[in-house]
Amino acid sequence: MPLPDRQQPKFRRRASARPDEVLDAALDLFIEKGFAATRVDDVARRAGISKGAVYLYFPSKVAILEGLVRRALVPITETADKALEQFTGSPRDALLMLFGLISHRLRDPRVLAIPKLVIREVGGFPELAVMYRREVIERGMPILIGLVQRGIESGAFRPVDPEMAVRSILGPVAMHLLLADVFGLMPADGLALERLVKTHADILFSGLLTPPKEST
Amino acid sequence: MPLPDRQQPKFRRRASARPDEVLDAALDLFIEKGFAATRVDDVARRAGISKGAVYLYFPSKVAILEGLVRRALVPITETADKALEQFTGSPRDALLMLFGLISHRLRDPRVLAIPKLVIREVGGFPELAVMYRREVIERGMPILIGLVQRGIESGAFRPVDPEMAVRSILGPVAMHLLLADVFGLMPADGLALERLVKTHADILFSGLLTPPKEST
Amino acid sequence: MPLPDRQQPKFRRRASARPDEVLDAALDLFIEKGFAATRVDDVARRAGISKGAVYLYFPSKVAILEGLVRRALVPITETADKALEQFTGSPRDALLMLFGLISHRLRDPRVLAIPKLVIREVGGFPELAVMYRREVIERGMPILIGLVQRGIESGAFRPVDPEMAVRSILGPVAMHLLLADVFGLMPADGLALERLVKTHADILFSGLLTPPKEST
Amino acid sequence: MPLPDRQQPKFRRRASARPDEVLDAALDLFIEKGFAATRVDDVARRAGISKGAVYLYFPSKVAILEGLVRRALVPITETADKALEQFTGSPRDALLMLFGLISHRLRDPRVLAIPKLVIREVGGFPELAVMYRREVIERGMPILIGLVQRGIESGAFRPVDPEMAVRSILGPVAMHLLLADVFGLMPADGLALERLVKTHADILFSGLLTPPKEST
DNA sequence: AATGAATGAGACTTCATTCAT
DNA sequence: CATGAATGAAGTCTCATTCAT
Repeated sequence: MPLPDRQQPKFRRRASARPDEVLDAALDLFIEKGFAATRVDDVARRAGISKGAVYLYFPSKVAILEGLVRRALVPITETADKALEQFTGSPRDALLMLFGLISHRLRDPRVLAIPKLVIREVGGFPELAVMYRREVIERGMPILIGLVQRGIESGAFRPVDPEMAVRSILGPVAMHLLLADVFGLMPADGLALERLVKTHADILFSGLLTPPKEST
Repeated sequence: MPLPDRQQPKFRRRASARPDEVLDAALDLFIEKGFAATRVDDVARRAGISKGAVYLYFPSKVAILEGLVRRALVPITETADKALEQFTGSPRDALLMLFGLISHRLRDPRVLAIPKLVIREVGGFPELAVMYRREVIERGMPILIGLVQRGIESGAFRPVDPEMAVRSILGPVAMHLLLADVFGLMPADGLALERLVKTHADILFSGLLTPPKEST
Repeated sequence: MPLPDRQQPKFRRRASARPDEVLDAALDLFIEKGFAATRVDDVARRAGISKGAVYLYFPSKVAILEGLVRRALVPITETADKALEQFTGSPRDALLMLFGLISHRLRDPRVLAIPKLVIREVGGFPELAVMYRREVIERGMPILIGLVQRGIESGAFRPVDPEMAVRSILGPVAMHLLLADVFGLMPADGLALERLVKTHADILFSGLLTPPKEST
Repeated sequence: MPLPDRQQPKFRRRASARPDEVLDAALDLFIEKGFAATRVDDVARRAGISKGAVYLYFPSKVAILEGLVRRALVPITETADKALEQFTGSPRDALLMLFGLISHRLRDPRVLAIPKLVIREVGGFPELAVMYRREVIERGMPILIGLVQRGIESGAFRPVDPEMAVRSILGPVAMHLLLADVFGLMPADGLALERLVKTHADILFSGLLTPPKEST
């Protein structure tokens, strides 16, 4: 009688990290196939639990999506707050540091995934947009706008429309990621974020035009 | 020869216009609620026909989505080709003209809707990305890259990475639309595309930094 | 090639009596197994249609239950209204006619089924009780109470509490049906409604007690 | 002799009382929401124990229902047996006493609840009907039938069908409770059981009709 | 003895698609 | 051509029951 049948216990026991495991699984799948096309059962299976167990932690499918965004929001908010204090050098250096920060953060696919998910699903769940806007955008934009403004006041930056300038500052990064991710349009050398940042900072600071020949 | 049955097409917009009416209806709904959340019956109803009739023109629901993108691609391609020839002035003016063109085109919500739809649904239907990329991106990017390159060669532009520079050129516009549309984050004065373009062109050409005091 | 495969057309065509067929099927099953234990699929199958088709006629499972009660209410209401006019004879005869009417109606199992269903499911769907009460009870009780009252005023009936007397009048019939139907407690000779009515009318009119010896 | 461990059973109503507490909780909930709509977890929670513990005392959900009915049956049986001996006065007084007994017992909602529950759930669990019929009805009915029969034989009651007469005796009470409980149709003065019993006894004994003028 | 996390069958409901008319 | 009744597969969510702890 050789230990009848006990190899794989039918019931795994708590991990207490379960909700996070569910979110991890859901994130993968939502990104891969979209929210609507992902079945709760898929999420469960990838999390290694049963369909029913998912509902132990999240009352509905949307709740998973919300949980996902909410979880991603915390570190962003914290980062933003810390970044605020650190924006102490010259405006130029502050922007450079910001690019470094963003590049670094967005290199983690699970971080990048959240805004992509929000952009994609926001049509169906407007509260997602509200949440994201309140926590991320309305927290980050003033910081940047203020930075530009102080740059202008201090004479470091030329007088531009600060609100719109922020689009010029961040837009290229956003577009780069969009092109790479949505359309698979990558430069030959991979994501090439450094190249982007370098080129963009160059253009941003010095302009695209060759400066008019001076003196002589 | 009185062309028996076709005098007043006003009252009977028959056959040939139907597929387009279906696409129009679908576009509205896909934008509003997303592809998955839109029922074929909704599309039919908005197009003023029966559910069954939709299947007379499109073999499946995805076929509608594809048809939608395909239809939007033709004029873009044509526009791009024409634009190519017209990019004859100085590189600077060419870019300005491009911004004017883009601003004008994207002001039509039904034009803007297509890329938004593609971005949103591309995860579920990769062939959409391929189609869009082939028809739009890989046709437009070389034009822009070439433009930058020629600008550099002619000495009008400073020597930058042309491939990345294109992100700096278009990205801010993309980000502006994204913020406005996805997150409802509009400037107080509406879409303010002119303001954006003006500011962005200014930064793009002259840089953000105050030029160093020259000579004296 | 002998008529490839066409024996049983997959799609039956409308009968326009469909909703009623669904209600018939549902009534059987709800009575037999209760509302909760009956699957929509069972109803569909018994009605000879697909599960999905049920939802063509009723937006939800409860809607079927409501439809069932509503359908049963119409004839009852009409009957009650007609009966009202016909209560013209002596109060005694009016009651006898009433018993005849009730006996006759309740002999139809599909009529009897509705109050049984209401009694059973009312806990879960209070609106059912409201509906039934408003349409049946509050329409029928005043008629009976009025009848008793007029009987008393005319001197035909002894002075009793009319409201409670109605319980004495109808209660035995209700109990009889309850015993027979719920507990299978039938007299040896079947439902024996006539015997019940006869005995009950006798007791009701003349009392149970032997009248005290008069005269002498 | 300090009875070591049982001085204050107030604080530890252990083990032996548990099944009863489960039944109490279940009774409340089954009445309130029906058997099917009550979750085992609800029962457990109301009983103050865990869901798993319920299964320590009852092997399944139906077993709780059965246990409920079974528990209610014992005192009824005992009462009936005792009542049998006490039915010694005149048949008239015996009936009056019976009404008193019933009125008193049914005033306890937890007693009234059982037959209501049986009536409601009997369709789904026929064994319930069998149980109830065997323990309650087939034990009580003969007593009543016998009572009527002896009344007739002794000349106190007029010669009526005893089996049906029992419906006339008990039916009004049943109907009264049904109306009040299922349809919320109460007299203005509450349950008014006394008024019912008084009126009913009056009609039952003396009949509804005014006795024909005697003598002359 | 007791817990409660976990399972998994199954319920209701939706909707793309088909096809008799 | 056109309709819309009908299908049936699939998806979300519930809950009785089990069992490791």
